[in-house]
Amino acid sequence: MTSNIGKRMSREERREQILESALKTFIEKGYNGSTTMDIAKKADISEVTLFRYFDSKKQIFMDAIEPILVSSLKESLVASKDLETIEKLEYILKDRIKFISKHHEVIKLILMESQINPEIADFNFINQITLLLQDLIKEAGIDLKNEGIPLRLLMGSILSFLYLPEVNDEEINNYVEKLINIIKK
Amino acid sequence: MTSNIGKRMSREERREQILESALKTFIEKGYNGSTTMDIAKKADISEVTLFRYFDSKKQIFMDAIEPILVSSLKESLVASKDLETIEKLEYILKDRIKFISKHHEVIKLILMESQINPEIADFNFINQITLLLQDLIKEAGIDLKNEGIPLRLLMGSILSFLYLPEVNDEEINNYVEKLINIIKK
DNA sequence: ACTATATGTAAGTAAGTACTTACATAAGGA
DNA sequence: TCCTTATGTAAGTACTTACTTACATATAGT
Repeated sequence: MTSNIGKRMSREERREQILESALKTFIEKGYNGSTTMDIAKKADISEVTLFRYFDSKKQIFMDAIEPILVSSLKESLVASKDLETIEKLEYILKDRIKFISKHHEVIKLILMESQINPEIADFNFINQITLLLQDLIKEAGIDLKNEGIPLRLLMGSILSFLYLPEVNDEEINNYVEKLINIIKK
Repeated sequence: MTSNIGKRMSREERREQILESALKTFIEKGYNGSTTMDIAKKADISEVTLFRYFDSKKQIFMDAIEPILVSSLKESLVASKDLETIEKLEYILKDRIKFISKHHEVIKLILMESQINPEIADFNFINQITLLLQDLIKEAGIDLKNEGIPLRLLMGSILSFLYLPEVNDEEINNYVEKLINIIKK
């Protein structure tokens, strides 16, 4: 071996480190553009070691995106139960947009692969967000007969934070407050 | 030859037909996920014929997306010169969103490949749209110090028509009119 | 009828790629 | 000290894929 110093890790640590490296690689090159060798190099291990931790490239991909995929669709229930409905919408929106803004690279990866990878398409990512937003709109008592304009404004806002993500929490709070004011009417 | 009947085309026709088939393939599978064989099969020709028309897969891709790429960034100058600035914004927005909604698949493909393909990233697609919108906002005299909220509303709206594209022209007109009313203040 | 053009089939090349097998070695805990 | 565990190198397998070469054939226009 050449320089194996400081490379040894516990199985758990290594697994997590591989998934991190894999995610970075997939974000840079997409699923089909990433090779298992790319991922191994980024994790600074050999390709053989990589396959000692995962059965296939597909499995690596799934395990890598899973935490974000799950978290991004999970409503932030914490502390939102006590709020009035319109305030709940505001709270959840702020919380979710902060999350999306923070993880915009991974979420764009998921959106990307949704178009071309049947297994990812099955998650119906956009569809699930749409349903979630429709629920919130209904719950907040905002006119749904308004030809879907509130829904489109909300979805558009979320997407804008994916593609124009350079913002801090203050700016997000500010934007959402003004957006809620617009939608309330 | 087995069944060559009705397959012969003029060079121009065949070229266009290959580009159409290629675009469909790329939309379905992405650039890296599409093989030249896939494209040839969709065009109902042999792979050899395909390479008689194009030098490389990359060239096919570029030639296939080019018309949409160019058109989507071109302001619709027609008849927009005589309009007042706020009406110009409304007119252009309606026109561009109709275009985007109509070609949402190709534009999503471009956005997708922008993330992973350096040559496509060079087009700075999102950046160019941002600049275009900023110009229009400025020209329309809409408060730019408003922390970029109008810009984000416009960009978000455009993106929403990429991901929630099932609309007709009436709905787009209606949405844009209400959006302009919101932004005007 | 002749000729340019469009297309096909067959076959191959060179490179890449997911994943495997076999064997060696060093580190860490018991 | 022993043994489990993490990791490496070397080599290979089976498959895919962009792109080429060579040769044959049918069609359309002149």
